[in-house]
Amino acid sequence: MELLPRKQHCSTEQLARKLSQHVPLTPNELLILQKIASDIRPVARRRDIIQEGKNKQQVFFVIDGILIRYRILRDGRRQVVNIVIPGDIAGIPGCFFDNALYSVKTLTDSVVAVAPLAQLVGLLTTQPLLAAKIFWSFSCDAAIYAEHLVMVGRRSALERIAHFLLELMTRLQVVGLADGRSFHIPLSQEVIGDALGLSIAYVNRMLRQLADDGMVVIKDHKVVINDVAALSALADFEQGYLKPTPISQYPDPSCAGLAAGGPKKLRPSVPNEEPAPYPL
Amino acid sequence: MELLPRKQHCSTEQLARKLSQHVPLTPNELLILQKIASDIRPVARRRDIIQEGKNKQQVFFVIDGILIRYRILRDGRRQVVNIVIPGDIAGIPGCFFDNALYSVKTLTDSVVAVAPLAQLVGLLTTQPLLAAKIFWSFSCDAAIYAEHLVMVGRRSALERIAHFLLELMTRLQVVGLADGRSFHIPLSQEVIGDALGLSIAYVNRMLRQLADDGMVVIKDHKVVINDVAALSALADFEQGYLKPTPISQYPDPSCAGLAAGGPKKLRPSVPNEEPAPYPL
DNA sequence: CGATTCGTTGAATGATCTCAAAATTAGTGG
DNA sequence: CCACTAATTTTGAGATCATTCAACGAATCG
Repeated sequence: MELLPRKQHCSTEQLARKLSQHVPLTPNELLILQKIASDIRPVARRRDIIQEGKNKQQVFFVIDGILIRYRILRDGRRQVVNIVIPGDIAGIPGCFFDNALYSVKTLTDSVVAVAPLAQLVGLLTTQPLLAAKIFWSFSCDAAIYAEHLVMVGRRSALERIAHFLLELMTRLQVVGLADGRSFHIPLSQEVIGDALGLSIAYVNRMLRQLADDGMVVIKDHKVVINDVAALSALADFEQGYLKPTPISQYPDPSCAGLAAGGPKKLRPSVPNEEPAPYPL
Repeated sequence: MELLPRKQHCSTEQLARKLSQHVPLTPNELLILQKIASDIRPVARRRDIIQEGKNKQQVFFVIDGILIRYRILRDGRRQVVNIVIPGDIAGIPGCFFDNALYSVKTLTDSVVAVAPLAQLVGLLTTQPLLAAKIFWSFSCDAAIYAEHLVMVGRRSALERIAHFLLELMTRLQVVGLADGRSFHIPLSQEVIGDALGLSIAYVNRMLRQLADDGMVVIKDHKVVINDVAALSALADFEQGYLKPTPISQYPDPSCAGLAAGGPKKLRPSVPNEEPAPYPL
């Protein structure tokens, strides 16, 4: 298959890298992915590739660049729902709905591959296993959102910012776009504020505090975390939620055992004590 | 298959109802689901069925009762990540990780079906299409979390509470547990506060305000929304994100068309104007 | 009935926002 | 490469939303 130019091969490199975290991909699956993601296009920065309320039934494989997924609320305020980086698929899960729930905009000049959603859905019948692997990966994204919820709901502004930067760095590391303590993306204070539900002014003050404490410096579109340990402690950050267990580690029970076995009796119910786990 | 007692049949009724929203299930798939969810057990209220940091490799099909998924932070505060209702599967996506990310606790006496995670994962190979459908459903949950993020990040306390109640009602309606304006579950102000990142005292004040305005009354474990329209306007609530497009509506391109087609040329790049969508 | 849990309220405090304006930097066109 | 414009960062002061703490009444559980 060396007919595919190198450019092709690179297009799904980071996606494959991410998916393989969860589930090894077969060479054939890799090939199919590459074919689906073969309609490659550059996008200038500051462009919406998906607009809320419209439904183009397309998904975008992000090959290069940084994007944000966001919504503008009635009062004009913006909530950034997440930062989209290479290897991510944009348009999910918005494309599941009649209208896109969020807009997606490039922050930098980017390169994406466009595919009709139907092609991805088609995998359900033609390549159900691959489809399941992709959806498995999407499911894991829910964990990230849940973590954002905790971050925004129950943490101080300083902690939120710390956590935000650490998570972003960890995600970038997975796709090889960050080293152990820094990464290079243009992260304006406005974007940070819109992601964390904070005002620009306050983000600025907190960022300054982090800088004064020697923990983080943002300069020239580059974020350098000088003291990862201290920042992690401050943010109560543990990256476990970004690193799911590979599927392959599960013993495969091959539903055979399921066929037999009628209805089982209820176990005796559990007394109503306070802080005791359910004995299973 | 009338060998299965009625109790059996009911066990997956609400799950099937929810899954069928997205994708019709075949009778055979329904049967497999029922078999997986056949280990039915009652759980008294206020019990943890999943504890953060442990990994029992199990999933729980919620048949009856109300539960919460939550985490306790270092400082002792609690973040409720979501309300778990019949038809939901608890343990996802926590089970994807080495350790559960969240605990799940019953709010009321409940009934759940326990299944080894491996059995669900086994579907990937034995019933990949069913597995994909289930994971598709999980993916949609990400939309709900994203919406929570918007809710917590960019809304006033009053709006958050309004939105929270409306979403919960809508989700309950899907599984037939709420009528057009009310539902019956024991929702303490503490739970609401922990879900929305608000203090109990403030939840109380805002709830009182909603009551004084004649919009919502919570009494005797029953939530009655007197003016759904007004509350929806207040919360800027549109339930689209809870109602995904069924998969069946997509034209199935049957990846056949994919086989052909070499690399495509890059389209001309787009000039860097400000607020213009990407022309696709 | 006794013990928790849950709801209600007030006053003081604090975190974060808004508004406004200046200083700085980056981007654009000639 | 310069000049200009737009975008971003920085800073201050006052306003506000929401919290904390503390206390009490009401409801619920066993």
